[in-house]
Amino acid sequence: MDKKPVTIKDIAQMLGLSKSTVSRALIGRSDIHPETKNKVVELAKQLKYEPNTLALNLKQQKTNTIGVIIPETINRFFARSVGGIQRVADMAGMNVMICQSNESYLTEKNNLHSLLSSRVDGLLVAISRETDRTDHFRPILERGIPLVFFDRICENLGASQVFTDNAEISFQGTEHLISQGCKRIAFMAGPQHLFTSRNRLQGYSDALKKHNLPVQESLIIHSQYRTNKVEEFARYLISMPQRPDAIFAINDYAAIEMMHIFKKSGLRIPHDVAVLGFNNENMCQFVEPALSSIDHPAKDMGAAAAEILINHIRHQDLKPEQRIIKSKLVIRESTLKIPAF
Amino acid sequence: MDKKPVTIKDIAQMLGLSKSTVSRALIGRSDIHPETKNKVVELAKQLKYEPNTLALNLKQQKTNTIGVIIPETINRFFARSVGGIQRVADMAGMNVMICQSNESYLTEKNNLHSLLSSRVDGLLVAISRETDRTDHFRPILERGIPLVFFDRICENLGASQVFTDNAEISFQGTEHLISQGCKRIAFMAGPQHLFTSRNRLQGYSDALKKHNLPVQESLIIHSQYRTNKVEEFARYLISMPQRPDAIFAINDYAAIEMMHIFKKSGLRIPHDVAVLGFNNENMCQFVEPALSSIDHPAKDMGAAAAEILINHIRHQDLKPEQRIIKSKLVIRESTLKIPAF
DNA sequence: TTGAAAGCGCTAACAG
DNA sequence: CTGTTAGCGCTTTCAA
Repeated sequence: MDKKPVTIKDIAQMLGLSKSTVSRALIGRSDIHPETKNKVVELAKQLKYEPNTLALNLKQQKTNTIGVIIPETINRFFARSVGGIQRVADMAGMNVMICQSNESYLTEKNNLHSLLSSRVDGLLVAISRETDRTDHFRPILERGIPLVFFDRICENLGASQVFTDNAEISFQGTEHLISQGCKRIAFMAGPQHLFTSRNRLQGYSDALKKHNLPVQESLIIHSQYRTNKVEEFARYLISMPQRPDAIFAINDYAAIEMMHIFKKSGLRIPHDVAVLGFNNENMCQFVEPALSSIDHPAKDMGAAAAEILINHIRHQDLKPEQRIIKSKLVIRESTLKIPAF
Repeated sequence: MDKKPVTIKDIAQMLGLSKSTVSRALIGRSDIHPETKNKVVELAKQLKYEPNTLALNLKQQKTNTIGVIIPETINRFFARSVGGIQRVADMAGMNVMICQSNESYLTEKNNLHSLLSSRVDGLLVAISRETDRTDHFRPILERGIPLVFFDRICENLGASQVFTDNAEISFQGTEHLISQGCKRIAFMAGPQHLFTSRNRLQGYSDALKKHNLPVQESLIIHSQYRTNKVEEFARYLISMPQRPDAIFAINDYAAIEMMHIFKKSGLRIPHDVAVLGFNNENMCQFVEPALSSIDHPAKDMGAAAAEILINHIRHQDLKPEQRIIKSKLVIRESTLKIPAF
């Protein structure tokens, strides 16, 4: 039991050849006698030889592996991004090593270390909600290890980035709510040190200002992506002396939970409160009323980030790249107070 | 730019010591002069030395890494399992390398190869829905590489396994529907070469038999976990000459989509059709009517599988272990035709 | 307490 | 076309 894996040396000995010849045969070089090559390949197959990637990596000083750090796998947005990443990586023949920071700065830092010491060829990162510093990424850049941020990006670091037009789309979403006659629009914001969250809030308040509506602190919920507190937030909104007539939620799950609580409290949607989600999960179509949302192309973002990264890995001298992916407002019943026509 | 990482050799040269001495200092051995050790450690820190895991792994013939193969990351059940796996792995100081088979046998086989040649210390696998053979796992076992299946297990392979009491819980679920007066219970089945799916179907038909209800092929939908066909399945059920009065869905998302289509067709839930889901996602509470479901402890399964695996990695001579995790029926409105009291 | 040398599995430069 | 040799970064005997 527990047989040692077959090595190139074993094959060489059995065939009375040298290691290098065997290596050449297996690698598929031209400068080798076809017959010798056949013999080697044959035996290798028979012995179920598998090259030791470890040795190969050590030799070539690269691992053919992309390291990925995301906040959480149970977060569907990131799960879908990973899908996109893996598709691109597969096509490029690269492996993917995924770590989750659990939305913690410290864990993120640890992930970084462990990926680094695994000698990944490059890194794809969406920072945690806690991460309000960027110092831990500096050494990566200094060492010239390709690094691409996606969605939860780090500004002013000079790294490549993929993100969506958060400000614009939040502007659009808010304007849509205004167009439906909403005047007191509550907004679930994320941590304001995150570029994404800041931009969303910006888009929201810009839209209000454009339409001469006041931006009220009391309507802005600093949710920090805490999905376990949605009920608390909903109760707060309901209890306000001047109840909001719309809520722009931080994601669809929060939106759906909010809808549920509103409905239980006897509020009609969208008539009393319009609800707008974020991410456009499948589920949006199946709740009642159907949830309007922002189509946030997770898979495309992952794929784009992976493409850029692989490019940087293959061509060390490229300049950092920024790619902006378009989101799209998807209007359904939960925000349609005024019939479409 | 692109500075080469500092190696033990660099430090040795700078300090006029030998590689081995530096190694000893960094490893923290006792047989070294404290002063020398200090100097080394100091310089290492200053130079931001990080050991090359690759070299270490090659030397020690192990990688401290667990390989994981799951069908899909976007599948919440598996996403949650991965959470459990990572928690346990972190505590044990092991890394995790995740691959997804995309529910394809071929990809699964490729994943296996790539993890194997990355020389992972052990494997955690939930097989794809397509996988109806087990031959690709044989070499793993023969080589004595620890392997634990979870949820989507492989029988008759003599590997360790973690799974839930699928037959029992499906029996319970079905019996619950029967207790509510349902007589024509439709059942969404998975691929019958999967142990899990077969057991669920078994539990379903056992319950029917126990209560003298016929097991009808026409009520069994062979959904193969195809979530893109739910609408088609729903239409089929609705169009049946004798419409079913209950549906036991393969997961909550399918259940919720079914509910949606039923409702649109004017059917009342649970009055006309009772709906029972599987997995007990958060979402179940927020749809209308609230969805009854089976609590399927994904995280616990992942954690248990990881525990067993790590045990096997650390103690090579252990016998294969089977662990069964209990599921739980969670009754909500979607199956309650008869008020609780 | 330290150094020299071997070796993990593989590839590549250089001879032959 | 094939073999010899060196070396990737590290640990670990064995000597000194």
